[in-house]
Amino acid sequence: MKALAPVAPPQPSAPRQRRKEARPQELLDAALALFVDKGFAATRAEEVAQRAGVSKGTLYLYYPSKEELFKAVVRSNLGTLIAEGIELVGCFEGSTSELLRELMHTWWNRFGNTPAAGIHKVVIAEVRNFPELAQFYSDEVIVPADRLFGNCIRRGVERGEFRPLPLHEAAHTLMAPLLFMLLCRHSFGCCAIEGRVEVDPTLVLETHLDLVLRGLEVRPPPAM
Amino acid sequence: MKALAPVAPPQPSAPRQRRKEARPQELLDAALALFVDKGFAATRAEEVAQRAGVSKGTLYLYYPSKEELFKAVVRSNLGTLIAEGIELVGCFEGSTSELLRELMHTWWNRFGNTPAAGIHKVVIAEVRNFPELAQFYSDEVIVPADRLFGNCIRRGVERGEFRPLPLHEAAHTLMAPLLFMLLCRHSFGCCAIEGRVEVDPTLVLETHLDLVLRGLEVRPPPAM
Amino acid sequence: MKALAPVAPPQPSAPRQRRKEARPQELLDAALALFVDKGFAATRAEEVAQRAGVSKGTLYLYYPSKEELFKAVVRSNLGTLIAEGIELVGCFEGSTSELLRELMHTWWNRFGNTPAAGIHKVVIAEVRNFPELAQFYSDEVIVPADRLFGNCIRRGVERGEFRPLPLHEAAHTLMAPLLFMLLCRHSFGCCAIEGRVEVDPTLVLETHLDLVLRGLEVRPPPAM
Amino acid sequence: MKALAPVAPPQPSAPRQRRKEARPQELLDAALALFVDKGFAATRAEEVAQRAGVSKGTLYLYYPSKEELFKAVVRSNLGTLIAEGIELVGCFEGSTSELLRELMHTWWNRFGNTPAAGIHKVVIAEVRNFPELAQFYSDEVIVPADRLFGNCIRRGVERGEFRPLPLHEAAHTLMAPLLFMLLCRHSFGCCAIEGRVEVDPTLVLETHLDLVLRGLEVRPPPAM
DNA sequence: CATGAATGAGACTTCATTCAT
DNA sequence: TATGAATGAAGTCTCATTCAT
Repeated sequence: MKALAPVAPPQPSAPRQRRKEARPQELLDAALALFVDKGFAATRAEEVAQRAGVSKGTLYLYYPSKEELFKAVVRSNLGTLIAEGIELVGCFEGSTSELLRELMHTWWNRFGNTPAAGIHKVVIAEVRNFPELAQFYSDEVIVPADRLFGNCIRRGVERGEFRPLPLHEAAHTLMAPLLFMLLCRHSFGCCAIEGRVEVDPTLVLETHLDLVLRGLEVRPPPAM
Repeated sequence: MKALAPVAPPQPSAPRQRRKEARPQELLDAALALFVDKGFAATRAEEVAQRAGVSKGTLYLYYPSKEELFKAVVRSNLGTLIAEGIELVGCFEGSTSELLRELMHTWWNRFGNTPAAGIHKVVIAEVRNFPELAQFYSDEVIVPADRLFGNCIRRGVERGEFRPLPLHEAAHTLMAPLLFMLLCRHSFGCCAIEGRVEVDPTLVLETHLDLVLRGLEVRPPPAM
Repeated sequence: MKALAPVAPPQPSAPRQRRKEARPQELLDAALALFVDKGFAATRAEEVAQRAGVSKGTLYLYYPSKEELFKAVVRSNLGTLIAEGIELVGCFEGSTSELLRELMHTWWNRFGNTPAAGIHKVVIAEVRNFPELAQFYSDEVIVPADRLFGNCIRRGVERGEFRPLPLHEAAHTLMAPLLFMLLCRHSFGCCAIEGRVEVDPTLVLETHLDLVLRGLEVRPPPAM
Repeated sequence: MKALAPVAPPQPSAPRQRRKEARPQELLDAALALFVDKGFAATRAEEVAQRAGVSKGTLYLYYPSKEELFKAVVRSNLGTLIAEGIELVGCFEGSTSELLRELMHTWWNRFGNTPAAGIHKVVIAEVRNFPELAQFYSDEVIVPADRLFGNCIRRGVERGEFRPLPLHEAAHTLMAPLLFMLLCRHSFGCCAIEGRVEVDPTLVLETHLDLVLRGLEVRPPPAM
C-alpha cells in the first residue's frame, strides 16, 4: 500500500543558501504536506528531508524521531488556532447571528481553506497512536473551540436571540459540517473518483449557516 | 533444500479448531476492531490472526492480502447499510421531518452506535493510500447516502414542508454532525483526556435534529 | 518470481475411480511435469497433488517430503535409460558409424523427443542441492552412458574405422549437442521470446552426426 | 508507533566500511558465486549481503530486487563477451579453422574457465520462472553468439574451406559440447561422487575442435 | 552543522508439512 | 485411506535511525 497521489514537488527555486534558523520551519512545512498527503505511517523520513531540501541525517538533527516530528507539526499548526477567535467574540457588537457568520467566515478564510487545514485529518487518524497528542489537542483545540462557540450561543440566548439549547451539543452541530467537509476534502477530495458527490464549500458554509441560524433563532413573533 | 524446519512440537498448546464457516466472520470482527483501533497501516496481519484465535497463515487462507481483508471488512459492514434506508424512504407515509428523524435514529442504532462505526475514521484517514477503496467507498457509501438524504429533502420541498435548499449541501449538513461525532468517538473518544468536552451522543442527535429540522421547515404562516 | 509459463492442465477426463496402486505413478507423472516446468523450488506440493487429482495430504501419504518426491521422480525417469542402449551395442553387426547413427536415433525417439527428457534440465539445475542424487546420477546415467559411447568409439578404432581419440572426451562431444539441445528445449524453448534462434532438432541431429562421424573416421586412403 | 526498537548496541562488532565505489562489484561477485552454487531461487538475499560483508539493507541500496541483482550479474559477466569475439572475426586474416580455434580458446580462457561460466547453469535452470530474463539472455547472448559462429562457418564455406552445412545447426554443434561441459562442471562437477567420469576440459576442447573441424573441412582432393 | 552509507528489526506473504476427522 | 484446515518457519523487501566523515 504505497501512496499513489502525487505530492506537489518541493519548490526547487528556493535559494540554496538556507539559514539554519529557517530549517525547523521548512521541515515542519514539508512534514505537514506529506503527513496530510499520505498519513503518518506512510510518510518516510527521507521524503520529508528531501522535500525540505536537506539530507536524512539533518532531519534527525532537529527532531529526534518521526514521532516527535509529527507532534511538532501538530503543535505548530494548531497551537494558536483558537486564540484569535476568542478575541473576536469579546468585542463584537452586532447580533449573535452576525457574530457567528463573521466567525465562521473568518475561520474558513484563515484556516479551513488553507493547506494547514489538512492537519485535522491527520490528527483524527493518528491520535490513538499518540496519546500525548490527545491531551494537547483537547486542551488547545477542542476545549477552547467548544467554549468559543458555547459562549456565542449563550450570548445569543441571553440576548433573547436564540432558543435555549444544550451548549456543547449545539456547538458541535455548529462546527461539525465544516470540519467534516475539511476531512473529506483532504481524503476523498484528493482521489480520482468517478461520479463522486461534489459539494461547493462556500455553498456548504452558507447553507449550513442558513439552516442552523434559523434553527437557533427564536420564532419571530407572529406578524400581526 | 534448506535445512528442514525442526520437528514441530508434538502437542500444540491449543487444539486445532475446525470451524470453517465461522472463520471468515471471526477474522472480519478481529480486523474491524484492530483497524479501528490502530489504523490500517499500523495493524499487523498477525495481530488480526491472533485476535481471531488463529495463526498468521490461516488469515491468508481466507483473505489473500491485508488490503483485501480491509475491503472485506468494509463490504461486510457497510454493504447493506444504505439499501435499507432507501427502502424506508420509499414506503414512508408520514411527514418528512418524521421520516428524517426515523432515518437518523435507525442509522444511529444500527450503525453509528456500533463498532463498525469506526470504519469511517479508517477510511477518512487512509483512503489516499488506497485508491481502489476510494472509488468503492464513493460508489457504495457516499453517493447512495447523498442520494438518500437528498431525496428526503426534495420530498420535503415538494410537499411544501421544507424550504428549497441546495440538495447536496443540505444533505451534507444533515449528516456531517453525526459522522463527525463518530470520528471523534473513535479517535479522541478512546484516549484518556483530562477536562475533555463531553457530549452526549443522543443529545447531539436530538439537538442536531431539532436545529436542522427547524431550519429546514418553512416558516409557519403568521397566526391568522 | 512466480512461474508464468502455463502448465498443461491435468487430464480431467481421467476416470474418478483411481486404484491406489496407480497413485504413486500418477504422482510421479504430475511431479515430473511440474518440476520440468518450474524447477524444484518453484513447484508447490499442492500443485503436484492437484495435478494428480488428489489432495495435498495424500501426496504425503506416498512420499514423506518434497525432496523424496523429487528423488523418486529422478530415479523413476532415469533409472533404466541406459541399460537399453547397452544391449543394442552388444549385438550390432554393421559398421560403427551405422551403430552410432542407430543409437542416436533410437535415443532421440525413445527419450530425447519425449516429455521425460525434461528431467535432465531439472537434474542439472538441482543436483547441487541434492548430493545424494549426484552419486545416483553418476552411477546410473553418466558412467553407463560414457561407457556405452566409449565402447562404440573403441569398437570403431579397433575395427580400423575411426581414428584413435581420447575416449571420454570424444564420447562427450558425441552426446553433448543433443543433451544441450534438450536443455534448451526445456528452458528457453518454452519461453515466449522475440527473434530467437530456432534450430530444427532433427537437422541438429543429422548435422551433428554428419560432422562428428566424418571427424571420427580415418581419412580414406588416397585414391590410387 | 510500534514499540521502539531496542537501542542498538553501542559498538557494532565490525566497523562500518565506506567503500561506495567497490560495493557494487563486491555484491555482484558474491551474488554470482551464490547463484551458481545454489540457484537463483535458493539463494537468499541476506546470504549475498553477508558474503559481500554488508547487511541485508545495504544490498537493497544498490539493487532494488533480487531479480535486478541477477540481471546485473548477467550483464556484468556476459555483457561484453560476445562483442569481443565479433571484433576478432572481423579482422582475422588466417584460415577459418585457425579462426575457430582462436575463438574457442579465447572463449575458454576468458569465460569458460572462469566463475562466471556457472551463470549458464542458472539461466538454463530458472529461466522459465524468469520470463524477462529469457528475452534478455536471448538478445544479449544467444542470438549474438549464434550469429558469431554462423558467420565463421559461412566464411569458411565461402572461402572454399568448409563444406556447406545448415548454419544454425552447425553453430549449435560447435558450441554445445563446451557449454554442456560447463553445465556439468557447475552441477555434478561440484559434488562428491565416487567413480565419476572425469574429463579434462582442455582435452575436451582439443578433441572437440579436432573432430568438428575435420568434419567441417572439405575432403582434401585425392592425392594424385 | 551536514551528509548519506549502512544497519537491522520487522512487515507482509508463501508454502511444506501436520493431523483431527 | 483420504482430506484439507491449520500451522509457523522462512523469505523478500522497507525504512527509521545511526554515525564516521
